[in-house]
Amino acid sequence: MPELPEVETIRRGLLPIVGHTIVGCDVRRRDVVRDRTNGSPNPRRGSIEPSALGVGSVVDELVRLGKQLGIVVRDPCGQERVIVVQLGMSGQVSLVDSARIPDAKHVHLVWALDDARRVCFRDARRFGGVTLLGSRSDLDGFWAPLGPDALEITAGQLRDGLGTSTRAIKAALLDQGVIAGVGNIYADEALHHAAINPCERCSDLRTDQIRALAKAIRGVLREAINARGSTLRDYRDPSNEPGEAQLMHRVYARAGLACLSCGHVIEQCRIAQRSTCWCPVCQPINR
DNA sequence: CGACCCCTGCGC
DNA sequence: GCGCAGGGGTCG
Repeated sequence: MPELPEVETIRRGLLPIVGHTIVGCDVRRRDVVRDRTNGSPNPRRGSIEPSALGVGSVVDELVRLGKQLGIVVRDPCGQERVIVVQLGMSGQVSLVDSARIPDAKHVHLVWALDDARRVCFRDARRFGGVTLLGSRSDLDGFWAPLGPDALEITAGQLRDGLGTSTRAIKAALLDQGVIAGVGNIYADEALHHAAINPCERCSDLRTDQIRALAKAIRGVLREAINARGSTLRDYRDPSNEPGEAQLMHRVYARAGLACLSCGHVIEQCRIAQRSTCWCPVCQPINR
């Protein structure tokens, strides 16, 4: 579900918890947690240390790279830990006050704050989860495989990430190692804005097209954040409010409809196992 | 690289 | 019932 704009909207919606102490964590489904606080490469078996979940710590900072959210916490000894949240397709994070009982289905984790509010992690499909890191510096290593954050990607970074690959540009945009934060919706939208065919080989893109694409990615994501993310079905911000960025989609999920720019019928195909929509007139293959 | 799998829910 | 869905890891 969530791509960069949705995760950034969640990050902003959670900012009110900064400075508050986590007093408890109810782990309702253990298998959504990957505990790496013991330094071993593989998730540890057995019970999860409450401290690894942030219990007894103050929330210091909320950071984001691409589609991942990092909740940085600090315990009374000054030890920093990070709870990395990945939402997968159906993940949600909500901030509820004490009166609300988080009894919805598929709520897997519930953190209790010192002021009785709760932070809930919900994920029906369980493609998402949280990873517990033992120190702030571990976050750099954990995020090392990710490419530059899509919100601020430069044309040079995008060119370097695409390299001389012959795969379709759409597939490359979905590769978080090339650029972090673009998913199926905003890949299609950015390609349409940049007038690039999603099947175009990366190696066939001209420099001016890569420049246009980097700009389109930044612009599409910025506007989507301003609209507080796209709600197709599940997505809600931490206050349970839907976003409105779906109203701005120009090609995504519009196969068979008229292009909003030129009126031609929007086509659909599959690239990298994901449905892909584009306008054959606005987005011609290079010749 | 692409193919396949993970999982639940929803619309047809 | 079946196919599809905003993600991503692993395999060959």
